[in-house]
Amino acid sequence: MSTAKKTSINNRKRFSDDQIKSLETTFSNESRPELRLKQHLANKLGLQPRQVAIWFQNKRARSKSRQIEEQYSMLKSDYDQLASQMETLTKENQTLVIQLQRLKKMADKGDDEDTENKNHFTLETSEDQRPLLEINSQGLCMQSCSDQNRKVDYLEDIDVQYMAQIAEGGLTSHDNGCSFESCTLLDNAGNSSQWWDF
DNA sequence: TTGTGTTTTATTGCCTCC
DNA sequence: GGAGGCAATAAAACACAA
Repeated sequence: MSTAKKTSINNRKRFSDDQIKSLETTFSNESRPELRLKQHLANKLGLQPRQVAIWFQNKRARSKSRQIEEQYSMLKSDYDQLASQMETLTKENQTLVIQLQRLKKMADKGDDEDTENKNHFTLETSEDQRPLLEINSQGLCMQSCSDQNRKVDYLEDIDVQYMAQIAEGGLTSHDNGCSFESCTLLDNAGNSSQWWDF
């Protein structure tokens, strides 16, 4: 170790509260002060200009790393929230798929039977058991959701992944003039429900 | 008291700008 | 090429549990 370094280390002292306060105040206005301001601060606080310059350098580094930590924390929080939503939606989606398959089977079975009671099925969410789809003697009904966006999400999931399967089966009837392609699936104009005839 | 982790002050080496 | 900034690092100062 050099003599200069030894001397420097032996003389090292933490800055006083007043010195820190003054430096912090200046930093809040100007994180990169000019040489003249640094010299002025050094004279005022009884420090070497070099010490003031180093203090600002270290302060900038600390400030930057704290900012990065905050950004990380915010991003992590957003990610956790989205992951949680994703998990919930995935579970709901799985439930809907199962129920849709069940409905399809029941609809296939019920083709020969035209009593109303036997042709009345509902598709519910897993969380609150609120009917989302309903099938009765009049056809397929989309119940209104309190949250229109969720309604759209559900229906898009069903549409993309499963309606094709259903169309291959017996649920869609082109004979009576209505298919999932030709009917308006979503009614954003505000109707509380919409019916398809089978 | 002491071991350990954190914070603060300072150095070093590299890079950019004028 | 010198001045100043930044990243990485060293080491003193400090906090605190055991």
